[in-house]
Amino acid sequence: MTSAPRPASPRAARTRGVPEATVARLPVYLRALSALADEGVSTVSSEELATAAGVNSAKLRKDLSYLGSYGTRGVGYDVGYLVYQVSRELGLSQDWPVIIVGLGHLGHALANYGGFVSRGFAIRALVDADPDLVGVEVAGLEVRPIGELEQLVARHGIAIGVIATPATVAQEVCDRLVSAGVSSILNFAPTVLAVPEEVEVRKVDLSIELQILAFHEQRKVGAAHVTRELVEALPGRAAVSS
Amino acid sequence: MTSAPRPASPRAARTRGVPEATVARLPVYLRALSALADEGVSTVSSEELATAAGVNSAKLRKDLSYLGSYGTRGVGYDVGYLVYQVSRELGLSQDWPVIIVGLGHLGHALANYGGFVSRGFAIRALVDADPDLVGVEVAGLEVRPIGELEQLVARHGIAIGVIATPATVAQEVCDRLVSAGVSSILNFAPTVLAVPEEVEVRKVDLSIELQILAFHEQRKVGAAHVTRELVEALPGRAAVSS
DNA sequence: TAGATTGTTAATCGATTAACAATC
DNA sequence: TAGATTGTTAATCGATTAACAATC
Repeated sequence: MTSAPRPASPRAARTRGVPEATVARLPVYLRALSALADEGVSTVSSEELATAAGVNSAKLRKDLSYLGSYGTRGVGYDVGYLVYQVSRELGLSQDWPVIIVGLGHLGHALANYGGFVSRGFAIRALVDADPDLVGVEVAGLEVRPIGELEQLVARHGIAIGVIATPATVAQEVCDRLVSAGVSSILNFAPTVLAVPEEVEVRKVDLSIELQILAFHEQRKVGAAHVTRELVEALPGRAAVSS
Repeated sequence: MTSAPRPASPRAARTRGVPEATVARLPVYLRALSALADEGVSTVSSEELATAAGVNSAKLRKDLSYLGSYGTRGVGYDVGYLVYQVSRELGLSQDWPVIIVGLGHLGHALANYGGFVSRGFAIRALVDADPDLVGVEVAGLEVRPIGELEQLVARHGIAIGVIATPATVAQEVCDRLVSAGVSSILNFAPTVLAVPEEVEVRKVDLSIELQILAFHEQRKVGAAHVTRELVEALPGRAAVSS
């Protein structure tokens, strides 16, 4: 590495990377934009779009500014154009081939989930270790034996794997997916997966989400208690304003 | 309890609040701790537990320090005691009654998901708008008509609602849950829900997770391109170290 | 030109991390 | 006491937000 051809400023910004927090919100913006497009809305202000997406407008504008300057001052954003730009940034211009491993209740639900198929993804293979499930048709696709995992990944050029197996076999499945060439994994099994650092793992953990809710719920329920305890701990104090 | 209502330092810390990022990791620690307990491990260092949970040890210690000082310097943490403390902090000492609205593929999967039931939660009611589903038994519970939502919430003292309906009706379902007294909602429908600020909503959005993966996948695929472009843009340069 | 709204700056806030004193 | 490991400090990093100059 020597002198370095310094790239132009906006390119540099993109190269330096869109912040993770922003990336996580782009799909939300995209959904809101698609809804607006379906309603026939052609122009939207950052204020309106932010409301639809459930964020504040400063955050929205900052997020969009990482992609480029796609708005018009005094006017707003062209809905169709922004749909295109956000889709492109997210890599949804092409269809990503997906494999689902594990066709239990959850895998079954995922295979049938419209949102997967609708935009940017195509489920190309379903595999399961249970012989009773092999051969069954789910969402128009035949469930194949887990032994075919590698060849299915290769044949369909699959880059994204969805793990919907029991936790006990998730790491093994993950290892096989990775060595077959899958480099992005969506994990529904309640386990921490170990992967090489170039592999991206996202985790969806239903019981974790519930436990986070329980924490907040407890706080609400507890609030009355705590207040009462504090009041009782104050000798000669009649009440505390709430 | 006499004069000094001034809470001791750790209590004060707890009152000031556990950071959200920490709360989100506590369930992960709890799972790792439970696994260790099942293996008969009685003591664990922050280094070991951090590895099991997939975080670094400094973060783990900082997180645990918000709950109190439950470790022993030079020794580590007692697994059983820490399970108890983390569970208590998360509000899992009691069982939270849960209602699931929408018994399609996903709702069905959720009702049967072991992780929900296992610790701290009890699914008490299932409702659906589809007359064909009403009366069907799912996970040992009879699906009731959506019209009974309010009375089921009241009867079972339900505080946590899971929305697994189509996006089109999610807001309406949410409104009904909230006015029935539910104050924590786990939303699987791909919509932004509007709720009063005292209501906590968590969102699980399968297609958003996939889209985030697509973004990173695109970067990897694109990386070769970008590198090549840069190299070609450098006259007289042979190669760039990767 | 006047009004509207973006894109960006800079201040603030919260989360992460390395390092190490405290202490078992 | 010596070795080990926690709990905490402080530095750093990244994300959020209000405010406003740029500009349509």
